[in-house]
Amino acid sequence: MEYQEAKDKFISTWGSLGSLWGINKAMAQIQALLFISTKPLSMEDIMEELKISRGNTSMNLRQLMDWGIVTKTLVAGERKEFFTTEKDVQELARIVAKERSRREIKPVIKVLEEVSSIKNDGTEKSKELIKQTKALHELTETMDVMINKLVDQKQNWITKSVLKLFK
Amino acid sequence: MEYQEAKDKFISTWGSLGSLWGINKAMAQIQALLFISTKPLSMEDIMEELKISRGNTSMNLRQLMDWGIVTKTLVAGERKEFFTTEKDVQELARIVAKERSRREIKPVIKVLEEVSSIKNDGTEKSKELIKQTKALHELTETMDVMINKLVDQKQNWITKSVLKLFK
DNA sequence: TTAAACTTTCAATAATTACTGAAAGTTTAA
DNA sequence: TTAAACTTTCAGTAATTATTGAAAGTTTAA
Repeated sequence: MEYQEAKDKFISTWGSLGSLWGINKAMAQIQALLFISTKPLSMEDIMEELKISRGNTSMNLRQLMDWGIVTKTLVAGERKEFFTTEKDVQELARIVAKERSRREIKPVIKVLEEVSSIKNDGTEKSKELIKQTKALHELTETMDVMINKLVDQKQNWITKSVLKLFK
Repeated sequence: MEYQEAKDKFISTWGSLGSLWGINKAMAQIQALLFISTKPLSMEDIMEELKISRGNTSMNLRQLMDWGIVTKTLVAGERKEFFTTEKDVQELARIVAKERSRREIKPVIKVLEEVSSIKNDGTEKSKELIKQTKALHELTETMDVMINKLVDQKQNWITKSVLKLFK
């Protein structure tokens, strides 16, 4: 496999994988492109490489910046803006995990809390609803705590966790 | 909050959360409904409760069965089919984790493997592509192994892991 | 200033994904 | 058998989500 083919394959796979880590296709593709680029890219560069419109590029870059994955960089002597992504995979994974916890998991925990604390009117169905949503609440919260603790370890967290878990 | 409101809230929240665990809205809602039901439900029951068509119900039930989350049950004296879901949250989490590993993570690992082993022609961009996709490959594989090992512990795996990680 | 170089916004449109409902298929009881 | 009771399939349609491109907005160099 030659460079260009490998590059395209990586970008398209990473793009279609966006859903797995909770972002859309264009966002994931832009990130992928920056991830394997040897230098900061301008909006033009990105539009050109991915064959997407200016508007699309602008909006998705902004979202990537909101996530904290991409940053603007100044390139000496250039008027326009350039962009780079976090290059360290572990740091990247930390950011994604934190953001998903904040954006998706936390709100669900809140709903589960509310729902599981309705008053128990003694009916079977109420009891079941309370029991099951409580269990879900506990599980979700445990996982969320776990993710956040892991992720706060910064340096080499994944390797460390694996060692701990399987020693 | 009364029973009906809590129930609706749970079902709709769980439904919109489908994306988080990789399934669509109707699928997630059906699962949620079964999860808090005190008895097996028929297709009619599900259609009625969620206000969705017969076809939709049928297709999504099948998918839930493919995932191994929902099973057909026979109800004595009844002709039609009834459905139940796994009621244990930990078991549910195990099934979902395993399936996502199989359906989504494994294929990505394969692509990353391929892409990261293109021949190094010495150019900077090839070196970068190889380096970055290798790092991603390693990370993804480590996480996948971690998930699968955790999940194979069966009984109380989440609690156990938390203990191990933070003692 | 101002006008060129650039970025953002957003209404219109395209692409994708989900859902319906009726016809075709299957199973079971008589 | 057969016909009633049920389930599945799938072409058509609806709903949702992503994308475009041009106009409006902003910044900077002269």
